[in-house]
Amino acid sequence: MVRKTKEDAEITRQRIIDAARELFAEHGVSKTSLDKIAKHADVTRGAVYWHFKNKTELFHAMREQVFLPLIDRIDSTLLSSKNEINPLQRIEGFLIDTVRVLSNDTATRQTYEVLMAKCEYVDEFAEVLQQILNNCDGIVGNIEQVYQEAQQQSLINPSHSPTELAMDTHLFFSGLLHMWVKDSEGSRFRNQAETLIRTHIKLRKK
Amino acid sequence: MVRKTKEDAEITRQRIIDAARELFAEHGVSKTSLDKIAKHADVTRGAVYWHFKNKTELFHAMREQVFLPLIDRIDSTLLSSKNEINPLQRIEGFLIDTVRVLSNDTATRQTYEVLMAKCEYVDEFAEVLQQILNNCDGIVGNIEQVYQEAQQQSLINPSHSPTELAMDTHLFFSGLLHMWVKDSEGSRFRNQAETLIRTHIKLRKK
DNA sequence: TTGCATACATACAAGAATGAATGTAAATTA
DNA sequence: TAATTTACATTCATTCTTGTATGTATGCAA
Repeated sequence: MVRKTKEDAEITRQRIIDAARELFAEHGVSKTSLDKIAKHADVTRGAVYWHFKNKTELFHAMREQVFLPLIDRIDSTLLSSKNEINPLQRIEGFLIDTVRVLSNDTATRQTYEVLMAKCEYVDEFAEVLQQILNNCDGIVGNIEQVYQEAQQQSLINPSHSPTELAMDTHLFFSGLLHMWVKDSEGSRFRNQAETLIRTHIKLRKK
Repeated sequence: MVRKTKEDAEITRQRIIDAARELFAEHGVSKTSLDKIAKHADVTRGAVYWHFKNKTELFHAMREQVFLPLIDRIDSTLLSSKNEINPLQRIEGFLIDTVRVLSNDTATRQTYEVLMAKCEYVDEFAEVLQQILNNCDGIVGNIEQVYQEAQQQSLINPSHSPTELAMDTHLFFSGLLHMWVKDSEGSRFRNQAETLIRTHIKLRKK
């Protein structure tokens, strides 16, 4: 079969992204050739080059599919439910929710694996690192706001600044995600991630 | 020049490791060919293949050169000075010391960069991940012991278990190192790493 | 229904990169 | 000092990958 309708083309594009993600997660970005991706998606390299300029753009497309929903979740879980739930619970909820998404959604989990342990941040990919760092800044800022609320409600020890707490939480969670992803057996971190999060938040409570 | 004495050969071997580390840090492991490494070390691929079976073994050799000193430092900084310094200070000291090594020692810093952002943990490299995780287990265990001492000396809140504290500290530091390494400009984490560590420890104090 | 753009498939050229094979001169050993 | 390693250098064959160029059948618009 050749020429397809627009919807078919969109399906093909998504199939290529899916194939790329799966192979990236299995063999790493650099060892996955566009030909292997094409074959895994049941198309030829022609189709891949039609939809994406090169492997880098395909990588970016894969990343965006988890990055954009993350932004949404930050808004909905951390910020939007402003006054209803207590601030510390909102932070805890956001972190636990993130871990749950990783547990339940294979695509998201694979993408995180690729981003954190199966790609090399050099040359064209170096800019991705900057985007990730910028993204972190945003998250830390959001967490800081919520800690500020917590402080106004006297939920936490007043000697700790929201800035410090937010950064500490971010580093904790960053480390947790790295370990979670790398602990593929699940024995060390995956099974007890939620407990670790609750403990971390508990440490802040008055 | 051709055949060298044993000491010369050892120098050559080290030069190859150094060249590999520098190129790995600049262009990533997979995009660095053995030929480039050889040329950067002023030898040919023949020399590289003489000293190392392949790129993977060269990678392992590079890793060992920072891994073994780390083990030593855990013993000397965390454990050996048992009764002299207070436990929380020992943990804080170990973490700060680690960050200082990264700041001052280019080779160690480059190796960490490679290990954390410029290699892909797949296929032959997947086992390296397991080694890293095992290593983490050890470190967490050591930290836990020291927290136990701290608890016996009533330095920390008794409602927090040493196990929980140790894991939380490890995740915090793991995240910090990842961010430290990736924040090559230094603006976000490198400059304030020591402050972040002191804050983290401060959160535990009674 | 004609014509153009789309969504691919196929074919081609060129450049790495690897591993192994072979060459070689000096160091070491007997 | 002769024989044997050692410590590389050089060469070769093969595979993999990329980018591009070209072919082609179909959807869609006028």
